[in-house]
Amino acid sequence: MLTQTITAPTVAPARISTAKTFQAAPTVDQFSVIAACAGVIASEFSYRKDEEIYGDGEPCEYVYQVIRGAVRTYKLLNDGRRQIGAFHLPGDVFGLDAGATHRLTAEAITDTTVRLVKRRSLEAAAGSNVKVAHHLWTLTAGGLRHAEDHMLLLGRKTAMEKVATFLLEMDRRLTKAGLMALPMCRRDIGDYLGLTLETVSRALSQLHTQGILGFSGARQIVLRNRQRLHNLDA
Amino acid sequence: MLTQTITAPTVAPARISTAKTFQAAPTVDQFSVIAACAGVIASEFSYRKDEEIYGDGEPCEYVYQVIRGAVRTYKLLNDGRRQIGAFHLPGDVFGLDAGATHRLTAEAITDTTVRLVKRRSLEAAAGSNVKVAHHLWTLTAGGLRHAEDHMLLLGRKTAMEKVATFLLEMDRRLTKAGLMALPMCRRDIGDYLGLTLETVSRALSQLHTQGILGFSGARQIVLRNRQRLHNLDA
DNA sequence: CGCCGGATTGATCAGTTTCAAGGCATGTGG
DNA sequence: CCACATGCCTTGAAACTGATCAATCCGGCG
Repeated sequence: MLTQTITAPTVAPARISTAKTFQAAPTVDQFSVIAACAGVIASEFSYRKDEEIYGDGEPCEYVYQVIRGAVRTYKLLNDGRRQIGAFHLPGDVFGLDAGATHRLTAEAITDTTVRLVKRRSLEAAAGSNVKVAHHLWTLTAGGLRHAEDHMLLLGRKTAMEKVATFLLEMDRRLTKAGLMALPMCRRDIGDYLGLTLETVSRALSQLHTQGILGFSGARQIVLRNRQRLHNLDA
Repeated sequence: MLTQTITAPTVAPARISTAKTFQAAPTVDQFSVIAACAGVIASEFSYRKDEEIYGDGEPCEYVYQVIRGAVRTYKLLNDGRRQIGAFHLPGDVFGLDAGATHRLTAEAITDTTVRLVKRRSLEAAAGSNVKVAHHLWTLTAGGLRHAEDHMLLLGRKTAMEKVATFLLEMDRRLTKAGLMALPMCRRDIGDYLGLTLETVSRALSQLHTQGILGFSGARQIVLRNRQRLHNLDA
């Protein structure tokens, strides 16, 4: 697995962010703070499309932050059914498990570059620096919050509501210049929402027909009416 | 809400547990450690069946541990559809959110007694005591692990697989003397598994017919063949 | 003993999946 | 530069799982 180009390891910037809001705040700053507090070396690393970053059950060696690209983390059932727990986009931290081993598999969705720090370094820093410990907790709590919202979606929302929620989430997280460039395929979206790829496609087509969104290629979406989309979201 | 009988506040026992395994370990010990480290006053408090303990959006004033009874934590959609995120049984800690406000509602399933400590006291303790901070993180991480498993269940398992998983989880957590005494009704189970109460009932009836479980009253279940149940779980 | 909420069971319905075919981009090699 | 191969996406039709609607049934409790 560790066969990628290692770009020049860089020392994390020394700035300390002045206590930001912890409400679903961008994790970028938190990660920087952690790296700074820990005085830890952060390296960069690249993965090709569909390459595994770590596997379910493997020991937690590193904590990662997406620099460029996108990552999916998922669980599998014996027969191959897959549930994607989260998509990680530039700025997001992933791979931070409190236990000794990962409980999901992480794969690059597209060619992806990550920053990474040794988990043991963070642990050590957290053991002596309360601020670092608090950041680790906050990051994990952010993941829990997302999971709680997603359980509601998976257990109780209809297909159209799921897709509407997904679009609003992606709109919030990666719309640049009015255009949402989805890095993932329809199957990934389906496995994130607990749907088949066909159902996702049908819902998107319906939203297109209704003028709520526009396409420029299957993965380039423009939201034309966020209000109506929000109404479709339960 | 704070109108219950307050039984004699007790100072938490001063023993420090000798580092146990952190792998899904019973949270009982962790909570004791926190209370001890924090030097915090732990009070007891009781709630009647179906009484709200805290509501979605309320500030996080306390952290709770179930002493007796059972608690459900859930989210609602506008139209009343409900997703129960977790059942909290004796020993379990709940209500620990990293943010300032709760993101789920907690209700007593049956008459329930909890131990509680002020969240601010824990925060303060965590700010000066790394061990406490680590325990808070571990507790939150345990909740995240459960949520990740549950997302897989909600998104990708069939009705029968969901019910089998549920039974095995409850068997692990509350079977005493070979008998599983479920505190919750069929609707609660359905709202936990993303099913209707009828579907839950049908699955249980089918397992009964197949001799995999026995009833003594709708909520007293004996598992007669855990292996076959495990096979039904994906 | 009878009431009442919860549980079971049955019949039908609807939403989503499955199976299948075809279209549309992208990129590669002739 | 075009033809074709490939992967991804869309669309259609049929099948199926679980939901909904509707009676009972049962058991605990007043």
